[in-house]
Amino acid sequence: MREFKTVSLADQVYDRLENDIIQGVYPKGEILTELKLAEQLGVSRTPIREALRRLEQERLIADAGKGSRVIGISEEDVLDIMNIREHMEGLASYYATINMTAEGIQELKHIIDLMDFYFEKWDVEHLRRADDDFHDAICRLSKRTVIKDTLVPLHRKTRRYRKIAMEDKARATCTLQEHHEIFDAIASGNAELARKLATEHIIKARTHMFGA
Amino acid sequence: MREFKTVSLADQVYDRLENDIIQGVYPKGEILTELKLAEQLGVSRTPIREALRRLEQERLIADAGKGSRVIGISEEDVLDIMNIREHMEGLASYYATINMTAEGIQELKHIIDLMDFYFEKWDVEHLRRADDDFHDAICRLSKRTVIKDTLVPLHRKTRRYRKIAMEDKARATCTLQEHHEIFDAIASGNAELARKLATEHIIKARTHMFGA
DNA sequence: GTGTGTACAATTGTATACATTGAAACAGAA
DNA sequence: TTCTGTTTCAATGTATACAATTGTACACAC
Repeated sequence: MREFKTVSLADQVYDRLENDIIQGVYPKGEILTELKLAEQLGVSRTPIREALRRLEQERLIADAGKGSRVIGISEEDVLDIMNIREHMEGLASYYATINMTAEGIQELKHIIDLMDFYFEKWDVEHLRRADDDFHDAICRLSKRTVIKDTLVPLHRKTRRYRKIAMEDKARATCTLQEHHEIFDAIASGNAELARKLATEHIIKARTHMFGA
Repeated sequence: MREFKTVSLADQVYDRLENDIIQGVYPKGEILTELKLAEQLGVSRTPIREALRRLEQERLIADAGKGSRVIGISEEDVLDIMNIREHMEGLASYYATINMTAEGIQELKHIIDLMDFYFEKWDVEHLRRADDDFHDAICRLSKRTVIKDTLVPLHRKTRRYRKIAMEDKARATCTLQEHHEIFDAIASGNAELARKLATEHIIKARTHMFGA
C-alpha cells in the first residue's frame, strides 16, 4: 500500500510563492500582504507568515513595514550567480568524484540519458529540469552539505534564465556535450579533471548569456 | 530624542538561537521542541516557530518529525566555507573597488584603525568582530546583493572558528597586514589587485586553519 | 514471552482572537 | 494654503485554542 505523505500548507505556500517570484509572476517592488495572500490561497495567515519568513531569509522578498516587497532576481543577480557557480560547481564536481559510488554513477548516467532523450524530442522544459537534476545531483553526491545548500538555491533562482538559454539549440548541444565530459571525468575518478571541466562548463554558459 | 526601535520577539528568538547553535551551546543532534523553547524564552510558540523556519532555511536545524534536530557547523563545513570564500571574497573586493565611494573608503579605514587598536590592546573578541565588520562591509559596498547575501551568512557561521584562529598572535598580525593591503588596493581603485589580495588572504587563513 | 490493540501523552499544524503599530485621511487653526 | 493634531483603519505581532498525528506504555489474549 502506498503511503501518502501530507505536505504542510506552509510548505505548499512556500513552494508556490518561491516559484511565482522566480518566474516573475509578481513584478519587482509589488507589496504582498498576509491577508490578501491568505484569501487568495484559501488558508489562514499562519502558514502564509512562515512561508514569507523563509522567502525573506533567502532575500526573495524584504520587509516593507506594511507588507513584504518582492525583490526577485535581476539580470545582474544572474551574472553574479554564474560567477559564483564558476568556482563552486568545480568544487562540487571535485568532491562528487572523490565520494562517488556505483549508485551515484548510475543516477548521473540516467539523468544524462534523459537529457539526450529530451534533446531528441526537443522538449526544452524537461531539458531545463534535467539540467537542474544533473547539477543538483552532483551537489548532493559531493556529500558536502555547505556546498549543496549554497548551490542548489542558486540553481533554483536562475531557473528562468537557464531555460531561455536552453532554447538556443546550439548552446543546448554544447551543454549536453559538456555534461557528458563532466560525467566521464567523474565516473573515471579524475577529480581534478572533473573540477576543471565543470568550471569551464559554467564559464561557457555565462559567456553564452552575457558575452565574454 | 532617541528613537527606540522595537525588535520583534521572532527576530530576537532567531538571533539568539542562531548564535547559540553556531557557538555550540546546543550539541549537534539535540532535539529542540517548540514548547520547551517557548517556556525557556518566555514567549508563545508563534515567534518560536518563525525563528525555527528561518533556521531550517539556512540548514542550521532540520525537521526531525517530532521537534527540530540541531545540525550546527562541523570542521568540514568550515573548510568548505573557506574554499567558497576563497573565490567569493575576491569577487566582492573586485566589485567593491569598482563601486567604491569616499564614504565607503572612510568606513573601511575606520574598521582597519579599530582593528589596529584592538590588536594593541589584544582584545581578541573585538578583533574578531572587527574582522567580521571588515569583510561584511566589503560585501555591502560591492553593491552586489547576491554576493553579499551569500557571503555574510558564511561569515556568521564561521564566527567561532575565526575567533580561535585570531587567538594566534602571529596569524592576527598577518591578518591585519593583509587587510591593510586589501584596503590600499580598494582605495587606489585597483580592482584586479584587490581581488587577488582578497583571495590570497582567504587562502592564508584557510592554510592557517587546516594546513596546505 | 510475544504479539496486538487501545488509550494516553506529547508534539506539531492550522485557525483565530486580540493587541499594537503606523500611515493615511481629515479637520481645524494660524 | 499650510501646518498640526487626531482619528481611523489596515496591517502586522503575539498568544492561544483546537485538530491531527505520532509514538509509547500498558493491558490482555494467546
